[in-house]
Formats: sequence, structure tokens, C-alpha cells
Amino acid sequence: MIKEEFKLDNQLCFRLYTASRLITQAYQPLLSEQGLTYPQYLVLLVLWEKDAQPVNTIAKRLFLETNTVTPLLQRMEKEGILTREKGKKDARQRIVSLTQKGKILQEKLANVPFTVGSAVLCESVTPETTPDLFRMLDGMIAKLSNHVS
Amino acid sequence: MIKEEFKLDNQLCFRLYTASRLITQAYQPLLSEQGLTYPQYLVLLVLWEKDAQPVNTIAKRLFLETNTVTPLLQRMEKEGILTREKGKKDARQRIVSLTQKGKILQEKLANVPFTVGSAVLCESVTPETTPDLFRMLDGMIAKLSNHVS
DNA sequence: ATTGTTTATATCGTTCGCGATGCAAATATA
DNA sequence: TATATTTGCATCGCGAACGATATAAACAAT
Repeated sequence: MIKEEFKLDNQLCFRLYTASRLITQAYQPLLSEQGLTYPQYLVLLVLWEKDAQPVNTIAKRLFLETNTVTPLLQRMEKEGILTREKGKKDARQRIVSLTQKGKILQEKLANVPFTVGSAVLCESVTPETTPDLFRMLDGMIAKLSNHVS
Repeated sequence: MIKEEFKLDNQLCFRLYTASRLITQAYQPLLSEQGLTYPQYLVLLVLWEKDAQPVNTIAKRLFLETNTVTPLLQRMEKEGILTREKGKKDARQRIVSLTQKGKILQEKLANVPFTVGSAVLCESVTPETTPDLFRMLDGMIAKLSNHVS
């Protein structure tokens, strides 16, 4: 018999990995209407909160490396969603700013959070239980991201 | 001011996406010692539980598409971890079986679940709270995977 | 038996995610 | 000021994920 700790049904990571992929799939049809992918949507969330940020700041906010974010931003620039301008104070930086098209996308995607939200709600995930879920995920993220840096 | 539902800190999916990536990163150094990636490790978990399964069964167990799993299995076959033999009853199927090398990997990775487990435990994720976490993730996975299929 | 449909995999192209590496600007140090 | 180090970003290569498509075997219906 296989050891308990190797059973797939006992794996936290597999659950997170699967849940993450399946929710992303729930976003996909809504986002692709606007020609977006999920990671690109995350970049938009960051920039809608605060426009004109350097690459590094965006990457850190998303817990990603710059070598992941740079090509992603390049694709979005090619789509006319944002601009990447050389920093004036620090010429090494690239300041990423939304274009008008990028700003307007927020309105076109207004229904996305609600649509996806309702696709997730179930017996065990309700408005009452999500604070607990958020706490646990935030705790893990804090622990794991500190361990690295 | 940005709408609440677009704030990154209110996003469930972003938390899952981040937690999933960060835990996978915790596995990475342990797995790469044996030349494995995390998805390859998941395939091993499936096969250690039950050897000699067709591609489709493995894919379904992992909530993945066969066009993701096939190249993954091909790489593992090249590494001598498993074999992919044409099915005898049904020649369309490819029966995936562990080699001796693949079976022995379980012993070489014996410490992985514990190492990663302790990297995740924190104030809000404890042996007492993980059943709740599992329930919520399982609920979401069930809801989302039914909606698709 | 012929034709059509379904099923099990495989192939291809695009987009991440990230380690490794490179380069130029900024900063620190001698 | 000259040199060394650090920092910010880009490039490259590989391994997933996945949509679209292809191919061959199994099965169904004339």
C-alpha cells in the first residue's frame, strides 16, 4: 500500500494547483473576448489601482519575476493596452502606463468579477467562509514568499 | 477610486494562483535533485497509487488535457522513468507503466512531503485548519470541473 | 462490407513561469 | 576619478497548459 503522505488526495499543493487552473479557465472566455489572458488581466488590476509603475514594482506585486513580466508587457504594448517608457529619474527603469484603451478595458470587464465569483461559490465556499480562506492563503503566501527572499 | 471588486487584495483567484506557484517553487529544489518537475511528480503520485494506466485516466485524475500530459509522459519516458506501451485490448490506448527507476524514485523522495509540509505551516494553516481548507478547495474544484464537463 | 461517428492520442502554435545569462545605468568604494 | 558592485530590465531556452487540429482505432448504422 502507498504511504499516506504520497496519496494525491492528501496533497495541498495539488488542490491549489488544480483550483488555480480551473478558476483561470473560468476567467478565460470572459477575458478572451477582449483579447486578454489571465496574467495580462492581473497586470491590468495592478495598473488600474495605480498607473505608471516600473516593471519591477509590478512584478513584485504579482510575486513574479521580471523575466516573466517583461514579455507579457511587451505583448500588451503591441496590443496598444499600455506603454513602456524609459524612466526619467532612473534610465534603467521602464515605466508602464495604461493607454486609453487599457483604461477603458475596466468598463468592458465590469461583469467579470461577479461572473467568476458566482462560478466558484458552493456549499463550502460562501461569503461567510471566504475570509477564513483568504486568511489561510495569505498566511501561506507570506510564509512561502519570505522563505525565498 | 478603483472599485472594490477589482482590487487585487480582494481576488480569490490571484491568491490561489500565487499560493500554487509558491508551493510549487518549494517543491522545485527537492524534485530537481531527481531531475523532476512538479507536474512530473504529480504523474508519479498517480502511478504510485496505481500502476499501468492509460493516458486519459492519468489526465482525468489530474484535471489536465491529454495534450498536456502526452508530451510530459514522453519526456519522462525519455528519462527512463516510465514506459508507454500500446494497449492490447484497445490499440488506441497507451498504457503508462513505471520502470524500476520510476518505482525507486518514491524512496528517494520520501522526505519531500514533510519538507514541503513544514514550509507551508503557519499561524493560519495548521493540522487543525487544513481539513477546512481541503473542504473549501475540494468544493471549488468540484463546482468548477462540473461546470466545464 | 462501406460509410459515418466516436474515442484515444498525438502534433502544432501561443502564452506563461522561471533559471541562467547579458547589459547598461546607478551606486559604492578605493 | 577609476574601478567594482549592485540594480533594473531584457534575452534565451525549456517545460508546462491549452486551444485547434490531425490520425488511427473502435464502434455504429446502414
